[in-house]
Amino acid sequence: MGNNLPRLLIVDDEPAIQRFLHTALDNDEFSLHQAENGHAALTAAVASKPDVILLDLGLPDMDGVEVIRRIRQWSQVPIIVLSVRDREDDKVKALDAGADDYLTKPFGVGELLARIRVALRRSLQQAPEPVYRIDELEVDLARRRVLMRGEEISLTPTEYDVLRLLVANAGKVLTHRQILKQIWGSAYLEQPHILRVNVSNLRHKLEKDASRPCYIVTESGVGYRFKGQS
Amino acid sequence: MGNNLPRLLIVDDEPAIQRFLHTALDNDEFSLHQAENGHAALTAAVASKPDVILLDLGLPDMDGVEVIRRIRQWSQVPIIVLSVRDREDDKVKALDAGADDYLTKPFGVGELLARIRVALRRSLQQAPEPVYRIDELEVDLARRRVLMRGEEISLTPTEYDVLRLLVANAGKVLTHRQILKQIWGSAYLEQPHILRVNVSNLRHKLEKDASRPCYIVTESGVGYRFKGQS
DNA sequence: CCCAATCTTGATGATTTCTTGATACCTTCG
DNA sequence: CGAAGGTATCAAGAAATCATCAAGATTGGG
Repeated sequence: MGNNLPRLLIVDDEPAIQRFLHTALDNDEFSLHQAENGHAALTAAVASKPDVILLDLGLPDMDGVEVIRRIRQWSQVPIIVLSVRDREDDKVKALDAGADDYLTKPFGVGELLARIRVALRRSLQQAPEPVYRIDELEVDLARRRVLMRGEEISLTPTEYDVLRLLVANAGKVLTHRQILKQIWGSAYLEQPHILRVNVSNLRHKLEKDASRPCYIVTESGVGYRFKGQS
Repeated sequence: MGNNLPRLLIVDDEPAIQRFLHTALDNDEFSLHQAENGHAALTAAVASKPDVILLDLGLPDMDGVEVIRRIRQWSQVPIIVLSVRDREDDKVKALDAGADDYLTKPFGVGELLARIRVALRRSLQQAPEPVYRIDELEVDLARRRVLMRGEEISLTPTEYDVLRLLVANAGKVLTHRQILKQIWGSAYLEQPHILRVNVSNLRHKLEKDASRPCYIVTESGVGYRFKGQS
């Protein structure tokens, strides 16, 4: 049966918490999924397309904040952090990394449910696909895949990062400095050469005629722009 | 002038809290507004068009939850509740009424700021971009694009700068010296030639008949003026 | 440790943009 | 009419920016 209950992904490695959350939430209101560590969480965030993620920061294999950051590279899904850490610094880091809410254990089930409803309220009213389709190009942020006329194109990590940034801001001009800061860090602000090489490589991989780019157009003296239709 | 700091509306009747929040938030990051009771809050929510509302539930004239409900009838502006009430029931009611977050006093300033950033992140990412529309000309600052009768016009960096300056002051006359100083720096104050060349180029790109300019008109002996719908 | 993929840097030629000078224009006023 | 002051346009050299190839450096996996 195609049930369309809101999908919750619970990321926690402690069986006790898992049981607690399952008891609290498993009442035919939600469809529950779970992951026990960071890598499983990243996989599940793609595979089970949750509407909300409940994330414990204390994972065995990687930092919870890093999990948030990785998910935010391709998805806007609401993330509610559940943590025993009550230090303000932890909260600030998680929220700034992209979390939507932060609950300190122990918390009441009623409050948790209410905050999940808040998150759902928002995620349901704006459901953006993490796949950009522009003309014959398809960029699937969740799967890190790029298709051109149906053909998969293999990009190096840096090339992919540059393309992702450009595509996510399709239509806008991104200055050299913006791109350099985002991808190479502030140390490279004055070094546009390395960006040019990567753009050139990207063009050779995905433009029909690299000398007449249709997608990644250069704005001389300013930066680059991914040209959507229009 | 048009400052574009995020606008915060603080709704609280206790002078002590007001002072605390002003101290915490008034550091040129936000533009602060305030209301001392529920009715003033509803008025201010309309009048000052805040990007985020910080709302104390304990108001003298009406219930805070009711304030939330009324605002939600017409606005999606993020509302962060700040309250001394720590009962779960209060939190659930406020959140279900439409609040986005609920902080129990006392809270850390860092956490408050982080939660404000979360709210702003969301409201800004779905904000429309500033676009100047004057007759058939469209200047999109975010995309750095210029459309004339729907046609995209490609400008060099200097041409774009000149046009942006003129359009931002549409209707007003800008003297040669003002424009030169702004774009080429004080060293070029006595060299209007370079400005004329650029204006000429601009006209050829965006006027129907460059010799009969409709948009960039010459104020002989003074400077140039961008002409809105006459 | 080695290999292969990737990243970074250097060199070179192509392209775009900027600046300047020459020249023609237009309007006003004597 | 003709001169004067401010203005417009064209074109060419100078300067800045950009694209590309390819050679070293680095990295990560086996």
